[in-house]
Amino acid sequence: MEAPTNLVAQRRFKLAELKRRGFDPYPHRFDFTHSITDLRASFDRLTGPELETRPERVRVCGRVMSLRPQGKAGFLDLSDGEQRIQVYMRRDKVDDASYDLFQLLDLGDILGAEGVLFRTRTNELTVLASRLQHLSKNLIPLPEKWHGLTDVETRFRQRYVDLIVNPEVRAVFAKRSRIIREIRSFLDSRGYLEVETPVLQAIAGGALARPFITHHNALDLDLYLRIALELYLKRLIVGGFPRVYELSRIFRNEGISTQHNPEFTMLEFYQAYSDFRDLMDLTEEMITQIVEVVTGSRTVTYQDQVLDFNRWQRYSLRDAIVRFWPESVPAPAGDDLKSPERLRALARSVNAKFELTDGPGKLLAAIFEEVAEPHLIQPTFIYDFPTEVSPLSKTKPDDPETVERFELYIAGMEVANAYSELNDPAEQRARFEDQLRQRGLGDDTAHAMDEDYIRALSYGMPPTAGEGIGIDRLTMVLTNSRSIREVILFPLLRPEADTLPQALGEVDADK
RNA sequence: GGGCCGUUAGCUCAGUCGGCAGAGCAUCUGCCUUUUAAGCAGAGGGUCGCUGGUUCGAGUCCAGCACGGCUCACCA
Repeated sequence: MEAPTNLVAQRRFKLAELKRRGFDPYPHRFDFTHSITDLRASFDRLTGPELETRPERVRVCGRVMSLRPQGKAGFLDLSDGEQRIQVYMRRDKVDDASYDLFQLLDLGDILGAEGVLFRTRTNELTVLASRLQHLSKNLIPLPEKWHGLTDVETRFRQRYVDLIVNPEVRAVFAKRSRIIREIRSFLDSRGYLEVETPVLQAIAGGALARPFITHHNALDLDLYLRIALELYLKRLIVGGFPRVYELSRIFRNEGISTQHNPEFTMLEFYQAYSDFRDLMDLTEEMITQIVEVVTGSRTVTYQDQVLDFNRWQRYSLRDAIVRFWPESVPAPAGDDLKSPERLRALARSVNAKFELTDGPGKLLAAIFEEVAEPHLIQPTFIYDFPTEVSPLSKTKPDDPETVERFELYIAGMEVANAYSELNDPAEQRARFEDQLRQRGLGDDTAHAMDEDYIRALSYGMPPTAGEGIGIDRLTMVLTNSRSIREVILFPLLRPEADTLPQALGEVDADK
């Protein structure tokens, strides 16, 4: 049979040839002595003469990333995803089966190699193979070795390929895992209990956002995917756990952008007998520690900025508006940030978007987002938010229009949101009712009434502070990623066109 | 959802004024026992995203559609 020209068909041909010669194309295991990363850690420092004096016999396995045949010998590179090791095969050092296998190898195959370590003339640490074992077949050719895979759509749809050929992508997700591990360790060491609460909820509460709707068949019940972790975690504070956290996925039925994916990962933690000031200090400590552990420094380059986590800033929302007010527009005077008429005029003057039904709180928030948010590059806490946009927060003792709440901004992105939790059930009911009025005015992100939550508060919830941290955005900052899709393994994309089954059929068709 | 941009070989990309579909890597054949973007000689490989239109002739011009990127809107 002639070798076919189509690349996939060529590889299927080689797979059949492997079978024909008695190789198991998909064996069950390989008994390795070192991962490639471990191997390098152990032997990178040994010289050629040292390796000759004390011969080291190893079995390693990984994906063939480079093949350099050279007559009756040849080199190949095996990768474990992180590191590579060179393997040298020569006719007079291996058995016939291993030699045949080498002739049939393709880039991308998974291979096991046994042999002794040595250094080549160019001083490269190398396994001199005595035996090669085929472990799995690559049927779809990998992207090119030099330019790699750059097509963004393919990188996201086939993240597995992205991870095989782009080590820096792998590094991003290793960092993400490290961030999450540090968060858990930080909270665990402070007496927090990690808990899991429902994803499927009859009332999607705890945030101002539109939910996804789903359906339970047996109960014939429409349910929502959660938009926040908040309300169930506070029920647990009522239940007597003084410190709880959940680090998990939430879902918001909103647009997709470089900073938004419909499902994203949120950390929420709640601490009884504390207020939002305690969490400001805690957040500064936690994030500084994560930054240092994950990046090795307290200064981080993000795009063309240097973020300095030695110098955290704190402004009230009103101060931030005044401080970052554009020079070209007349600045607000003393009481301007209080009257709805003046606020509307100011919002118009800076092109902030608002509805005519918006009260002073919403107007203030809209002005803040337009005027100040883009300037909040360095780690900055903004505190004292309008009650109108904070239906679950406790008001300040001397000002019912303002709540004890802060948001953390880094690189112009909102990364965290925290407040002293409102625990007065009567006031909570009134706030929900106000939200229902806003919903009636057309705001479909306004909060729904949650009677069970009010009932829980009625049993008595200790004074509590709670916070949410957007893990994806924090990861963006620490991996210098411009798009949230770069830090989510499988970001949401429209389904692939119907060309996929054909491509697969080509691969699957057995012979 | 709006605006702008993109889609050509497995991958990365050229393709002039509308006139035979190109390169590098990868693949295949031959040679090559310390190479490493190995080398030398030769060869094969295309639904130019899809559907229409204009034209003697369309990868190229026009329209619609699909998918993606950036951006605006929405949000965290």
